[in-house]
Amino acid sequence: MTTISEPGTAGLAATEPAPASLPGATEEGRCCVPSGTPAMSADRAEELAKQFKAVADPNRLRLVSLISASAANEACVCDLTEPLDLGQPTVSHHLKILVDAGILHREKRGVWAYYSLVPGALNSLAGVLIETR
Amino acid sequence: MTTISEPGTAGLAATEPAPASLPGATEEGRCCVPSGTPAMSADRAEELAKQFKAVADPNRLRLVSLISASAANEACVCDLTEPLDLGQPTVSHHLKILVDAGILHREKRGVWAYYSLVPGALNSLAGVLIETR
DNA sequence: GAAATACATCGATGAATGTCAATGCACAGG
DNA sequence: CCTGTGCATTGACATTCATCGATGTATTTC
Repeated sequence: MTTISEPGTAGLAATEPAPASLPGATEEGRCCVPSGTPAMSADRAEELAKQFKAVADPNRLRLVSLISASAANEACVCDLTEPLDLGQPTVSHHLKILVDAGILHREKRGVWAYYSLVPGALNSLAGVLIETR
Repeated sequence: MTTISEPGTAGLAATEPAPASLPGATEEGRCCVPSGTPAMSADRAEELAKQFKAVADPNRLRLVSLISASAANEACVCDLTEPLDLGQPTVSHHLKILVDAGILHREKRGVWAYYSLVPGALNSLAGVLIETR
């Protein structure tokens, strides 16, 4: 289980060390100063994009909603296919994406697979957005 | 802490009125109670997914990061193409997606187009995630 | 062991998406 | 008016993605 998001939450603002060298980019007449401040690193952007992608699907949003609104904060696949009007393989596929992104937790009990929210996952994602307001 | 969300807060939890009629779905032996609580409506899910999709791309995340970290909290396209190592049409395309999602604001001044964050947009998106922790 | 159930995985297909080169458009300067 | 600059739009292409049917796997029940 390595699905915990990185501590040290950094917003969308600058996070990584500066590229520090922009060869030949100072003599042209520019519209506004490039601000020198480095952007988020490409790696960090890729990592965050994967998590946001997991949530950026209407059916996966409804899955998370269903699970979080469920009685014991968990739900099995059989209870999720009907409300979404999707086939069982499709629901399983979406759930896997959410698990791989560290948003959902999967626990097999008997024949059933129970999915629940990973405690701090959504909060962590939200933090990325908030610190950039 | 059974703080089940009541109508009022609108996170990923239930938001829309219940479908109220599930013909023939009560007699089968189920693994867990379907919880009766309605999920987020399909329309709302679609709307939110569009916003998350806009942020769920590494280059667009870096764009938002660059703009938010910029001097006057705004940037023109010419300053965004180089750090991302993308062509100008591609950057324009990404910026349009962010504008259409209501995350960025576009203002044309002279020959340049200045992009800035829409004040509450990211906070609002973050709120959707937080209220579902 | 055989049958049934709940779920995952595989393979295929149509749709959506990211990227670029080429082009168009608006504005500024000569 | 003509030229150059900054940006948007178009069309094309390759990749990714969402969905489904078919099949595989694990577990319970008989």
